[in-house]
Amino acid sequence: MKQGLKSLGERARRPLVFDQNVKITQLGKLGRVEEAAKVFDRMPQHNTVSYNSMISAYAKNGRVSDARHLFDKIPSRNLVSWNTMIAGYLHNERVDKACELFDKMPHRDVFTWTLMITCYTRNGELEKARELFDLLPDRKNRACWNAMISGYVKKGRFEDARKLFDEMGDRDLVSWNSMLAGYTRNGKMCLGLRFFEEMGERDVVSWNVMVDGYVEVGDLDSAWQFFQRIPNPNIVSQVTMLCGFSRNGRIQDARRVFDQITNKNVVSWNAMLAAYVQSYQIDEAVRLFTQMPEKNAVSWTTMINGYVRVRKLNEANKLLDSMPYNNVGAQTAMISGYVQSERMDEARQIFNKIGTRDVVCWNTMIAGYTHCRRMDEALHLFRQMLQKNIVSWNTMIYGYAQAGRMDEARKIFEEMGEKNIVSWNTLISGFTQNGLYVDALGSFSLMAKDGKKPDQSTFVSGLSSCANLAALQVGKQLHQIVMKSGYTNDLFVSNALISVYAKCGRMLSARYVFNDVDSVDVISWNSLISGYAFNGYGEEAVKLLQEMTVKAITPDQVTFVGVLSACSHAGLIDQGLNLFRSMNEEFCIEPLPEHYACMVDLLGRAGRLEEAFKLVREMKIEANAGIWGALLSACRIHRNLELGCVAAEKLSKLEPCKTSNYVLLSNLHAEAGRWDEVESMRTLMREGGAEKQPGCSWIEDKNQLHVFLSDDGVQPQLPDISDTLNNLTAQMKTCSFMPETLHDYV
DNA sequence: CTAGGGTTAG
Repeated sequence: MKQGLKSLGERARRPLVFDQNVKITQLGKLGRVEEAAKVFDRMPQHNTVSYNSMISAYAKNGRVSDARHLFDKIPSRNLVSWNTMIAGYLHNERVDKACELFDKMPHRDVFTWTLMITCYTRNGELEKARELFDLLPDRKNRACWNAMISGYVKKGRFEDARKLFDEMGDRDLVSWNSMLAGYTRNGKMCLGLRFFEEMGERDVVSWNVMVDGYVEVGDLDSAWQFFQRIPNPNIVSQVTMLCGFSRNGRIQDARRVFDQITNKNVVSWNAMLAAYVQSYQIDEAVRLFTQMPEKNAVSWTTMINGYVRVRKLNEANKLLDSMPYNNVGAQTAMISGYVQSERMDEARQIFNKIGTRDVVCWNTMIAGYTHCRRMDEALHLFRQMLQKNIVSWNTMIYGYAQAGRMDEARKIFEEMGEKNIVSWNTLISGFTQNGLYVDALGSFSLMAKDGKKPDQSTFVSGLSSCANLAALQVGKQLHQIVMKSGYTNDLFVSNALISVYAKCGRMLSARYVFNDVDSVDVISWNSLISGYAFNGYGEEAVKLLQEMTVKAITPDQVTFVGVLSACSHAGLIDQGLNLFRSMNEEFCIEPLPEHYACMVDLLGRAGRLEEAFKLVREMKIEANAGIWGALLSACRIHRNLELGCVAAEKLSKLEPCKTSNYVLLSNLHAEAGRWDEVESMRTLMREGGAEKQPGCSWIEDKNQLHVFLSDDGVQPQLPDISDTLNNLTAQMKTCSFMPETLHDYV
């Protein structure tokens, strides 16, 4: 009798437990985790499925530590419990924890394998994932294949994904959609469209992938057309389209899509909020933020970021203080706001308060210090980081490069493991910006050996190094690679190419590149003009200035430096004076010291020294070394000792260490026969701490760059070179080409 | 009850 009652009760209770387990699962999927927990707590009795359902509900809603806590309490765990917990870690970006559990599991099944393939690919360990995939027995199902294909797609290994897709026997819609995403993620929209049309069956995900692909490549018209053709668009379709409009500044259109969403969720609210934030409409953003029926961590982060963007840091901080929970994203946004305003102490205060910092947070703080040139503090933090990513390393390289500390930049670069294109570009442009052109070109070729293809940034750095070295052969080689890589239409690359040819005196080639650019800008014109100026084609440079004004391109300060120096080199005195006047009167450009230096040079070469001096005296700005230097060398040419002394006096204060100034003045004294002054110049030089900067030259031969420093003695062919030089000097003497007086201080 | 495809921020 007792026995019968018990079994009757059990039979009555079973469906109740079953129903409530289902309820927990449903609530979890709807994001109503609190209610799920209430149901779970009120249940008179739990079975393993109840535990598993609740673990899943926690994990799906970001509460991974609650999930783990429950997992540890299960009286009898089954395989599903383990799998659920691993999936929980995977979806909460804790791949390390997932792997830890995987290693401890007593048994594994096909669910476990599939989860682990995803774990490994997320971690970038594609080979490990593939190894596991290949080891799997015949029980391997479509989900395993799809996980592997999608892993390849997400890490940009399109070819591998396609190979697996072709090998796969019975593909389903998920396989097709994964592969379709492979096309659209790589911007291959034409091939993607063809693939889409080949699909026998499509669902709303297929359509959404297409819309997102068009949004990514900025083709909003196609995105919109596809969006409208979707048979049953869902909220993801709408949010994708909304973001497309928002990223292209079409806020009205974004709002229209948003208003059409009938079942708005927190993601769609966040997307609209981000749209206002990105277009700096902070008032609209605030209004939406207060209207939102539900907010999550993303909402708060977006709103704080909105205040940061419009530089309302106090408002941002107030909002951060009122945030009801910890959120590294929002705290990082705040740090980034302080960093942009160089308020490092306040940034550091926020940083110190954060309990668990993620990589982005550390990187933001380090970037702040590098931005403020506080490299030692940046390095200190960098060394404390336990989990660095490639951005952390690149930030350090960038910081040292900006601070002109290229030795340290190089050290960090060599210390890091896998480098990406940003790492290489940061190093190479660092070398270029710090005048280490040979190192820049050296790294350029090392990059190819590392298997990385140069992009616009690499080419610009490489080419501008060539321009500065006047390395024509290397420049031409880079030009070849530019054409092969398809960057001929890039404005920045083209401008750098123009500048290479211009600096190397190949004005025809420069012109050829210039003519090939679809729409040139003022920099293209400037490079061409200063090329003509530099190579002595004064009239050509002036003609170009007229041409560009006809084409309604407004010349800038750099244009006039080019044109005025062209006039000066070509002796176009009157034209130069007229242009100098028109620069201010017609084009409203205030003359810079560089322009005055050109004018002093122009008048000085023509022997109109008094006029030049008058111009300097009457300038509104302070004269710099370039201006006095131009005057001094003009005085040297025209032997005006008095004025020369005035210029030299100024220069000795502005550039006490520059030898060439002393040499000029000394030569001037020597020519006037004042040898006592020449002797006292030597003393002055030594006292002033002037040191002769070693002469430097270079030549290209057989694609090799040979650099010569005076007195370096390293050149193996030095005896030969000396012989040839002596020979040339002798020839010059017979042609009576020798300067009258030479004073050698070296 | 657990695995594979599409959306929001830093």
